[in-house]
Amino acid sequence: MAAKRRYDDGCGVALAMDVLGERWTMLIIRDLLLGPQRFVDLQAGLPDISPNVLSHRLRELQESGVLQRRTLPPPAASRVYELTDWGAELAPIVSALGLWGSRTPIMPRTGEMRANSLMLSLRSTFSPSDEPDWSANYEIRIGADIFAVRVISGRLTEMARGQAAGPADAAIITDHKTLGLLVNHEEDLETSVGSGRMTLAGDVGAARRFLAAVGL
DNA sequence: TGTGTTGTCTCCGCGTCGGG
DNA sequence: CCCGACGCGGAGACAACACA
Repeated sequence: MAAKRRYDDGCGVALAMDVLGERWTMLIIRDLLLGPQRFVDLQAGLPDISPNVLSHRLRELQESGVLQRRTLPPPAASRVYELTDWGAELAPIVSALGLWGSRTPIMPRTGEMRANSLMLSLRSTFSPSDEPDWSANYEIRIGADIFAVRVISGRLTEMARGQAAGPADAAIITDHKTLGLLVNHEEDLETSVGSGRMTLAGDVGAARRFLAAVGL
């Protein structure tokens, strides 16, 4: 592969684009914001990326210090990619970029949002509450994908792929399309639940409270 | 040792850009 | 406008590794 193009500009924006400006790079980072992923997991989340391009991007991001590769302990013993502390600082930037992109005036919204994207949409559109009594652990299931979310005193403090360490107070079980409609305010919660495409379990009030706090 | 998984390498086509 | 250089990305082959 040829040498990477650089802007040769001391401006922070140009330096950031030297690191992040290649095709697929931001989407790889987006998918890693919710936790470590294996090479095949990243491929599954980005089905149009070829293995060599993914391999190349991962290596570039490792060399840039954005992510690191780690080998899981046995019996898994597989290698996963995860953001470094510096790479994880991109979380609010990616969220802001997602919000900005969702308001694009010229490009039609095409393609189905995947689980990772939906969860990041929930995070970026979450409206913090001043309710000091609102603290809850949530389990969100989007098809086969499971995510753990924690709200403490009305603030969304954690969102990660996989089941939470402790028991969840409420569970939200749905599919990609339904959650996408809800996030985009193209369907209300009552319709989603009434149609059976969304199930709320455990503390239903807490689940409703969470869903009322998200969306564009 | 065979098989599946994970990741890399090589080759090639296509698009872009700059010089003549 | 033409042509060559260069960069990007995809397909397929291949290597390294883990595990049964």
